Amino acid sequence: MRNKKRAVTIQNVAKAAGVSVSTVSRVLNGKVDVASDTQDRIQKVIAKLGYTSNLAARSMRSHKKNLIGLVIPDMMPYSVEILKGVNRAIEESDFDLLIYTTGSAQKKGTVLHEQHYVSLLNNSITDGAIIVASSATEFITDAPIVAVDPHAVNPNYPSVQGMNYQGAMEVMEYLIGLGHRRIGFISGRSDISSAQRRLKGYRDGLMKAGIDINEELIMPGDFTQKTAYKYARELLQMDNPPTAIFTANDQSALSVFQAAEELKIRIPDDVSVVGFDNISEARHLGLTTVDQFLEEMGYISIQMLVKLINNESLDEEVHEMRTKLVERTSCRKLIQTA
Amino acid sequence: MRNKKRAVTIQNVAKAAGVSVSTVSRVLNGKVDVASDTQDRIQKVIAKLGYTSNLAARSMRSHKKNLIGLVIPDMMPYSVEILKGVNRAIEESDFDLLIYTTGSAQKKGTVLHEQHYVSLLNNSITDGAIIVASSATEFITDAPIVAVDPHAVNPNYPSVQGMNYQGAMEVMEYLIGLGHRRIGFISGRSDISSAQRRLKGYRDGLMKAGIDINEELIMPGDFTQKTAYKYARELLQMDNPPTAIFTANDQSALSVFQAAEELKIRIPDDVSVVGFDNISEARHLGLTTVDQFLEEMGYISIQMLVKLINNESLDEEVHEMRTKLVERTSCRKLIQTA
DNA sequence: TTGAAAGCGCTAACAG
DNA sequence: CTGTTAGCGCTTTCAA
Repeated sequence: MRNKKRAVTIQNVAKAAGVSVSTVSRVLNGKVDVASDTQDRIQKVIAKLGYTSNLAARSMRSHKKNLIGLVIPDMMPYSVEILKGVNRAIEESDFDLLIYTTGSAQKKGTVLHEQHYVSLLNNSITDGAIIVASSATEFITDAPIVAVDPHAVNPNYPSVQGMNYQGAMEVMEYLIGLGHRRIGFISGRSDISSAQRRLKGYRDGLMKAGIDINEELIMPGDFTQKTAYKYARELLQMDNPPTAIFTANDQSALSVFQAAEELKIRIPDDVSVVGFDNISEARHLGLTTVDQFLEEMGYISIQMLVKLINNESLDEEVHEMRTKLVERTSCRKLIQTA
Repeated sequence: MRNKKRAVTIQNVAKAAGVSVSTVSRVLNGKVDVASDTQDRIQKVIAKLGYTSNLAARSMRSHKKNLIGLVIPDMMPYSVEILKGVNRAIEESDFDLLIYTTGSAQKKGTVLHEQHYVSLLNNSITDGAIIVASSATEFITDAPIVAVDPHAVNPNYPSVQGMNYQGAMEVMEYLIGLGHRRIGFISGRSDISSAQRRLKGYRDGLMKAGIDINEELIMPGDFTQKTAYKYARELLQMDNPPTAIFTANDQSALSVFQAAEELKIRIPDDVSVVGFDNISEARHLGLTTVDQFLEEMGYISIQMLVKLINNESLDEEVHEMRTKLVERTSCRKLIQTA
């Protein structure tokens, strides 16, 4: 059943072709100075033996690997969206993609381990790496890295971030434009800069419109549905509930619907809900989200990284994406109750 | 911005700690026979220098890498579902995960390249590999592999497959039980064994119930929404349209709804639709699918692979999953039109 | 145009 | 308990 044939090495190929390993290595790397008949012979042997050069050995000697690494914390919808964009960019490039995920939960998300993963990839088999949602502010690495949506406020490396503050401001302008005055907010993780900026956008949006900030309407949160659900209920059950709710991410917005459904509140008429981010799960429920947000971050990150690998300069070191929330989506009132 | 520090090697650590490389290697690999103060000193140096062992070099010498490889063709919903299950299993194991995707479209899906990717991972940095939707019937590899949903009918290696035939039979029994007699079918790619078996289940399901097979109701397909859409329209526009439609995958079932909507046919009352597979996109539209199908395949595949890596024997070499379509989901008539 | 030999960073005997 | 040594499979001088 399982093929326990010992993997074929460059030595085997050399012997079978009656040449030295260095000659095989030459044809492998497309060097020109090899007699064309020798070349043919070697190619045939390679094909017959099903030889593939050992990644580890090759990476150790040469420096071009045609491989981009990606470090993600998990396979949750958030990461998967980014992955899609990364994949799209990879398909347009010459590189292949190697995604690294840790199994063990206690290893996730610590600065030390992020450094570890980056080293693991970048100092050996990879030409550069993308790191998603990292907390580290600095990396020691041979090859370039680009961070997507880093937690740190002032990362010390190139990164792609959404325009969280502007996006949030636009959401507020939109909701206020609809006539809403009591707008609830469900926060994201307060240790993460994107969440902080979204909250700031909420506050400043109100201030700009000359509306007093009502701290009771600002709920904590951590980007999870579970927590958001709890606070959504609180908001909806207030004596004087908000007429609109803005959540720091779309997962949380889902919870608002869930809570509303259980409380028999009809969302389309009573509350406007807008969630940040763009997870397909949310989109499929008809949630208003920032169109293509995460996917595009992934896409752009690869393009930046490829530039760095090729030693081209970046237009801007920190690429801030426009969320274009209001322009791209209709921010319409929301939606069926599943 | 970018940290161009040369990566620190085991040599640097050894020198800084005033010991030999082998001693460093020993503490790195948790060998016991090292004086505890030496150990401490080395650990401190490692921490200070931010040393991470070179994956490539390490893989080349030792044989335990604690890394499982996964080869997938793309990041489409189908693959992503499997990924989720794989990730879940990885989290319960000691292994980390390395996912390999090739960028270039022309490289995808050929037997030669599948072998290439497997070699790339398995003969160097990985303890074993999962290969998704492979066409190859055999692999030359040092380390074990497990295939998820292979295209080949009789793969020469351990694999996880859905019970496509039984599942399809159950769908047919269910639909016939509802009183349907004219049941349409939209096929999957005819070169793929799972599609063939689903079609066979459709046919045999009818035969078993003593219903004549009407070839007009059997449409071709290729698992894509575009093609399915075309044939869904054909089915729905027949003079005597089917009262139910069974599609070889859930993506195709989505197309039936799309077509129905455009033709102003109300699905819930007029047609029952059941799609094979389990893509969350479909689930969110309320489509009846085989619950947890793909996710579970991914999950099981890792468990099998880990057993193989540890030289334990598999219960069955080919693990056929029960789809449990009828039991797990209600196969209820379907659903809102977005 | 080809081969021999050095060495990438690491681990695993083998000595001490 | 620790250091010395020999490669893993490959690429890359340097000679021939």
